[in-house]
Amino acid sequence: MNKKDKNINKRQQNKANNRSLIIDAGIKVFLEKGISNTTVRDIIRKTSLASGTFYNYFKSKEEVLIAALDDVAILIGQELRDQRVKANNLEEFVFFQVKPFFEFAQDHSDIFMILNSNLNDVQSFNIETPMMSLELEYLKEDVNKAIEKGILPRMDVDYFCAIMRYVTEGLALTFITKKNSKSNIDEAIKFCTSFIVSGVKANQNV
Amino acid sequence: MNKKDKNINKRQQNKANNRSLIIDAGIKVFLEKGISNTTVRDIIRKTSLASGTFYNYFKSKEEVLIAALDDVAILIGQELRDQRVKANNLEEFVFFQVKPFFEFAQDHSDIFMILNSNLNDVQSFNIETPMMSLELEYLKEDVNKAIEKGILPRMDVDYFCAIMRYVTEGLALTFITKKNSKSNIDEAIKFCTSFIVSGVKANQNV
Amino acid sequence: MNKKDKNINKRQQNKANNRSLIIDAGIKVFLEKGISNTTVRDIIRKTSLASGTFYNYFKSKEEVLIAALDDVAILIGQELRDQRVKANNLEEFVFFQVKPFFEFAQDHSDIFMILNSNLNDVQSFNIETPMMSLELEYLKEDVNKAIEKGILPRMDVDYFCAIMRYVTEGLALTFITKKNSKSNIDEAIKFCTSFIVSGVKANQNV
Amino acid sequence: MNKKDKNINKRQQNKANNRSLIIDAGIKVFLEKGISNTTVRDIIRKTSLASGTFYNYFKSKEEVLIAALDDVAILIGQELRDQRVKANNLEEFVFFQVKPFFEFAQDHSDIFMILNSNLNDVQSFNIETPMMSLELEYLKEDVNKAIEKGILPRMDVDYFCAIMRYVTEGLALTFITKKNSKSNIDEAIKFCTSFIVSGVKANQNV
DNA sequence: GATGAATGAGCTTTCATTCAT
DNA sequence: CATGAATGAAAGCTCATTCAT
Repeated sequence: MNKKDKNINKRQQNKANNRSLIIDAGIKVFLEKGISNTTVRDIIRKTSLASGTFYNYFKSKEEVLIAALDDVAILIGQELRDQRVKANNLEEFVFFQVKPFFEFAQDHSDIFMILNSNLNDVQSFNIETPMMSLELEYLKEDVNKAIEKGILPRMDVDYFCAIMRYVTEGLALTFITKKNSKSNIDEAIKFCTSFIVSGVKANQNV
Repeated sequence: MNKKDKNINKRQQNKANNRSLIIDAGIKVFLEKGISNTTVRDIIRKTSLASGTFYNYFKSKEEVLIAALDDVAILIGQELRDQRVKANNLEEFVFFQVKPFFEFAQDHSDIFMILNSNLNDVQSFNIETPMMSLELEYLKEDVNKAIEKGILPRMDVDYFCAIMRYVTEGLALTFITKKNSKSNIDEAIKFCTSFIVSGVKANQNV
Repeated sequence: MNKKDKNINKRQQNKANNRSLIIDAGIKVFLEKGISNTTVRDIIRKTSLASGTFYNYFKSKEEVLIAALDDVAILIGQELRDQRVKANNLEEFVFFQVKPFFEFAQDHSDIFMILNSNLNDVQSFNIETPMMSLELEYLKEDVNKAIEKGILPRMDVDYFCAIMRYVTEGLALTFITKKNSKSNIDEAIKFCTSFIVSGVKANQNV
Repeated sequence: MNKKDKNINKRQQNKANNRSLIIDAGIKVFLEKGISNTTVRDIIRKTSLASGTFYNYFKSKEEVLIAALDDVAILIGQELRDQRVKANNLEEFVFFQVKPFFEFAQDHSDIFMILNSNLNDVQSFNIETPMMSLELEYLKEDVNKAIEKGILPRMDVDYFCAIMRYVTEGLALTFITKKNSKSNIDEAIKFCTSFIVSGVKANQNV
């Protein structure tokens, strides 16, 4: 490797590094102050970089958020969709949603907390997030298909999707904020799944 | 009624009217942009009033929000607490929470939507809201008492409260955003109650 | 006196009364906050009157100040001028200025303090005040005349006038702010006069 | 000097230059309108800079004033205190105060004029200024000590300090505003000193 | 590509003043 | 003439964004 190549390499490393610095700083500030109360200045102040440098990497704080979600949330959004089409029955359908969601919440709790506390802001720019993926349109479509196939029982799709979303999100949040974590993730997943399933079964005629 | 009284009356009417104009404008903007993205100017621009006039009525946008909640949210928060202590069993406990909450969501859907989308901001100034009341500390306390009395089954209180909160809020939101409202409120309440109750019963050993 | 006359009388009394209320309030606020930091609102808040009423009597806070000075300061300004032309020698010239000035400072200490602390502002609108009257142009003229007549010794007029002004004002201020007022006004006047006279005599050749 | 160094240098020069522009503009406006009537916008309007730029340098107009005083007023305040403790008799005590004060007034007449016209405002933020140093507390203390040591005659300390302050300030102001400056500074200092000294000597029994 | 000062739009807030009542 | 709400100009200040260096 000659000198020029080394320099180029160094530069690219530095570039990647600065990008990461900004994203990490962004996550911290988003958590502390919420998305809409965060300013570009807040983010850049948490780094050692100059304010102008920010704009070499991002156009706005929203782009920082999107970048923070990118690696993580996109993948998990896709996984949720991939998983649920493999389900053969109600139990599997629910479990295949709940399990990856809880794992995501545990492994990327910062991101999860930001999304959970700032749904309003997140919705205003159209990013695919797990929250969104669990939501209305995509899920509804798949649920309808599954009903047609006889995999899910006939029921009010809107309410079922709402249940899926809010129970899973709510319990996941409760799970990761529980300090006395004697409860482990498998139990939490099991409880969440079981709760939804039994609730649905007991109310099929609605 | 003499002339002076008429004058006073006209003025007071105008004052009350302007106050309402501002509150209504505030509700609209809060709904559109979220609380923290709303500026005083946004609100006043939605009225025909001058900027300075805003400060004759409110010190800040937060005061507008509080005024919008007043009468409504405060009372319903209290009612939720009053009702649940009257419950004699799980069904009643859940039903007594769900019913007034859905009714509030239906009757004051604007306020409900604002609260639902801006929980973060609402929490930062200490207002009693139904959301808050359904939440953590107060509810937990009452649930614990009810368990002691044998009214509620032994169960993980954190998860139960999470279920209560997220299922009720989520279904209420789904209920009021359903445009094709063939479903009526009583059915919605019944479904929500039944869902929670049967879920809890099927998972009592957790 | 018939009813109509009574009403008119009452109204005029009320009018005079409101005027006084505003002036008194103005003096208080000017003392507390200084002229330029005082707002019309500050003044009107100190009364029981409505803000609009202010403008039935005065166009601005400056007019309130002028009114506060009117009765008092104008007269004393005139007296200073009247007195000094009667002087037959240096001692009398100084004494005839110092005496009424100290008496004014004592009898109208509020006004005196306001003038003293806000010379800058007072100068910007052209009011005749004792401070101003002791000053430059008028005094200089009379001093020059007195020198021509042989009543005052030949000396630098600018410096003499400065001495007259600053010593008299400074000692008057010291006199009225001295809490342990064992010193009485006659002694203070005597000291001030004597100080100026002996200083001038010792430096006639300048 | 390489390119980077040049850049940095150019920027720092520009920064220093802008800072000076603002300070100079501030001094002008303070002189024209007085401190409390001056707004940040007044100052910035006197420059070619944008409003936001002001806040890159100063937090408030007061900081501009402090910056304008820096180096100059602080030092001279200290000098006044240092000098007077070296005095061996009344003449020296007075002379050691008057001389540096006149020199300061001559060399920094803008600053002197601002201080002189805005004592009220200057006092409200606690900056050491020569005016302050010539004033009440510090001076009084030193005068009392000097009397104990037999360096100054027994006399009313309040009146003596008032004389010191008002005569020196008043004559210094007169000196620098005299356009026909045939009078030189040494004569002015001599006159001022002599006036105070002879006045004090002639009135020792007060 | 990094820097950070300059910019100016836009926000919150106050206030003198007007004017319908 | 008294009232006090409405007005809008103008102040202080922040911030996203640009751009010379």
